[in-house]
Amino acid sequence: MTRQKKVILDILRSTKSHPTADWIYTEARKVIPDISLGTVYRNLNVLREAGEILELNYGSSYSHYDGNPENHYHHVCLECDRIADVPMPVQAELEQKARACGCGEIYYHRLEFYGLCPACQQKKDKQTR
Amino acid sequence: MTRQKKVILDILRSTKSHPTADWIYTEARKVIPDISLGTVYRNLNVLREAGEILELNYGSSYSHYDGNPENHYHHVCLECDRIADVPMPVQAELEQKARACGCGEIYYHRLEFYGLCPACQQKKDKQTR
DNA sequence: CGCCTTAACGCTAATAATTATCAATTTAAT
DNA sequence: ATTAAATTGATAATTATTAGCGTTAAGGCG
Repeated sequence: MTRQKKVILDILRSTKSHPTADWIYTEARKVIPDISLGTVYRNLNVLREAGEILELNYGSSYSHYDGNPENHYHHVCLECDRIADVPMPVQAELEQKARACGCGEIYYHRLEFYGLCPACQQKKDKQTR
Repeated sequence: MTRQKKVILDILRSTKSHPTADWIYTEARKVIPDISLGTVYRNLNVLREAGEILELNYGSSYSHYDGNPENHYHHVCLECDRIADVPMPVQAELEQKARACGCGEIYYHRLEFYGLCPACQQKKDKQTR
């Protein structure tokens, strides 16, 4: 566990946002000014493979990372691309239903809701009023 | 509706696989030998915006496309990246539950199951036996 | 049917996120 | 403290996708 890796993991663990590699890079440089972007990517991949973090890619062209490796659901804003946690319990019965379809083995599932985040929803309300 | 666009849509509608832009390009060239890859991408974007097809990006670095624009669920093989439809009904109550969490407006949701496709599952069985 | 406007095409170059390379440095085990 | 192995920073390479642009084809109207 190098200093760089620890800083990257700390940054991810201490935010509820779901940042991109570039945002993490910016934050990491505040602690280790000469850390390189390659190191950020390298450690994000190592951490993902170790199951310490999640990589999310919902539509947008770059990956987002999540410091919470427990399965949970997300809401993606179609307007501003914000990703937010959806605090509802994991629905284990979904996997049972899917297994009944005989599509092979299932280790885990992911569920995303697409729409407008509260901020963009309000913005749109004002426009159409 | 140009010939190119129609061919691309036909290719997508006539396969149950969830091909990449490059695979579609290869198929399209069998019909229009001098079609360009840019045209494939351009039309895939147009068709997606028109709601005629779905763009899927689950983990892998390139997008997959789905000729069936109706919401449905997928199974992604972690071994061979194969994407298969999961023929289970859309669970509308998921959106109700998510709305109750107050994360903003929800237009639709997506659900993916990750594991092993039947082929890779069998391959692994043989190895460990 | 042929003109004509507009949208779409093929081609090539550009973008941009991510990965690979590699000498130099750090880690941590002995 | 020594040392082998792993990781770093810096840079170049890769690769999926998009943008620019002169040319071509669609399809509506006379």
